[in-house]
Amino acid sequence: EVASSEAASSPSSSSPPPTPNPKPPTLHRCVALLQTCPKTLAALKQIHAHAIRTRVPLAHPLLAKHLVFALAALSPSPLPYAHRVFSLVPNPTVFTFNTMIRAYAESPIPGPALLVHRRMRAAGAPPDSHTYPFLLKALAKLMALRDGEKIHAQSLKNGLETLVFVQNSLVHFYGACGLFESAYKVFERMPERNLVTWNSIINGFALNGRPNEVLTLFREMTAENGGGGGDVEPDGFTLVSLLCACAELGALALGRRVHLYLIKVGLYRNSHVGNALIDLYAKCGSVEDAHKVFDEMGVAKTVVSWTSLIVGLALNGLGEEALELFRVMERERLVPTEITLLGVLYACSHCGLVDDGFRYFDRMREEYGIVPKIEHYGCMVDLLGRAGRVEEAHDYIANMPSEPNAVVWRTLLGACAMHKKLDLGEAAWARLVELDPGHSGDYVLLSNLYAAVGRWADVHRLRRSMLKGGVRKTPGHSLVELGNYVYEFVMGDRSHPESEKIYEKLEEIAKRLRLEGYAPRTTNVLADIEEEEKETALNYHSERLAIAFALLKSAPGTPIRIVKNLRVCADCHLVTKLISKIYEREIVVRDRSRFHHFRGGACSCKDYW
DNA sequence: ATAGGGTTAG
Repeated sequence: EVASSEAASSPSSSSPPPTPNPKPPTLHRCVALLQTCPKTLAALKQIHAHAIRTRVPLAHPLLAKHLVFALAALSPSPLPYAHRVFSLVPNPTVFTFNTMIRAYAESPIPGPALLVHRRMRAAGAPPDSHTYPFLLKALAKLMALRDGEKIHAQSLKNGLETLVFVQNSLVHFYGACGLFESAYKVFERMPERNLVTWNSIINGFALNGRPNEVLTLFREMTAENGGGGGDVEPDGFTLVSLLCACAELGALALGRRVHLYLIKVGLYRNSHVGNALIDLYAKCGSVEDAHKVFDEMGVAKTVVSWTSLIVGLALNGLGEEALELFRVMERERLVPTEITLLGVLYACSHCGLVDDGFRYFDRMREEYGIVPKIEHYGCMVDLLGRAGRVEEAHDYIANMPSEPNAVVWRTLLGACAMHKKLDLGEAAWARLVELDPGHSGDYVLLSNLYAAVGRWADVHRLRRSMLKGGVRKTPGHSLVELGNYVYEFVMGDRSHPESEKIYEKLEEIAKRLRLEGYAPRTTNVLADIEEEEKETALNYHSERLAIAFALLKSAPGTPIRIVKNLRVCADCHLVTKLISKIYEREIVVRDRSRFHHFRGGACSCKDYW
């Protein structure tokens, strides 16, 4: 390139009057150019070439500083290029190290940020106030817990830990790694907290399935506002986390209040907020509201909004509507993501549309160039398995290009339990024992399978090995929102102050059920082991307590919404159908995996779940 | 030049 430098600089000389001797370009001229030029790759390359031609030393830290910074600021950033420029500098400044770490932290491949930091340490360049926030962002993305803990320790030694920015980053980091207790420990000790601090800790709990802590912290945050401490007003980030927590709890009334607040403060135009609202309403079983938010989003609608509604419709048993929405999306020439397609396959599998599922799977690759991931293959296994084509589902697993994981085998085991396929079920179990031993849900599925084919000895053998292995079944609980509160019921719960009345109501329900010709099944063992501890009668399954309580406490004719952490057992499903008819109530139960809209003695899942 | 947000198969 050097040889051609004369020629390269000559094109301007072809134009008449040739300037006799242009001002000799200098390092500073290049730097000035880098700061003022249009921020495009082409412009930066041109300046880089110019620097080479005019023999500016490429190893000069000042040039590297500006060139690396400008390259890192591009999106997408040409990281290999930026890194090559960076590598040429023997003594980069802390600023340049930070720039490089940030570039990786914000890229899809944050791993090399660690290497840059290692080089920084080796070069004896001490970190400054910016280094750890960038580095922790990369480590949070990588969920590199050990490395992050080391950085935490270093920051305590060199004093950087006292900075709010570093503390915020640590809170975020621990939350992203799933260690919300550690996040909270850092949070607790912070003498100074700002909006980002609160958002980070609230999101940390929201990400890790702790919705109640989210609500508590939100209250604390807004209470502190009036008092002495901070000057924090919730923003869009805070409210998205809050809406997430409401969605998880199924707290529709609280979610609606948040919605009203959003309108009041003008945050409803924020597309992330809109998406969170769609998700909230869909996860609370209120499809009309989800649709309304979607329609009102206007230009704020993104592919995520479409995806959220597609998944939401599928979740609520409206697979046909989900697929119709996808067709509209295609007509509008929007480009679906791999998650959109996952939603579409999910819709097919929840509605038994096997052929549609295969068609979409093929189109996903052919038309959209999306490489199917294990999640997509998992959907296909579910699609076949649910439809009773269990052998085909097994062949599908055997032939899929990615290594089947525990979830895939669990899907097959579930299908085997549903369709009484003992041999394949035991084969799936054998793989699960290797891949994810001690998973209580797998014991439940296999036990159901044994019970379904009448192998009671095996049921008891499995039960014993479960006890011996210390495998604890997830206790079932149900949530129901009334007024401003979310009430939680566990199996056989007597802790509620109105326990007495609830159990009286259950008696009354049982009486009316018998009049309708319902007889509790004697093969309860199946249902029993499936979902709740077996000591207590089916009557006291957590959702029955919640339904009885809601019947007592809410106005006649109003819908009852229950959120359950496990799957509804067959007996409760039947009973809830009958209650919806006898008491003329719409009852919406959100299962571990789907919705059941009970109305007039029937369920939206068409008894297929 | 500093930190944070939504959708995902059982």
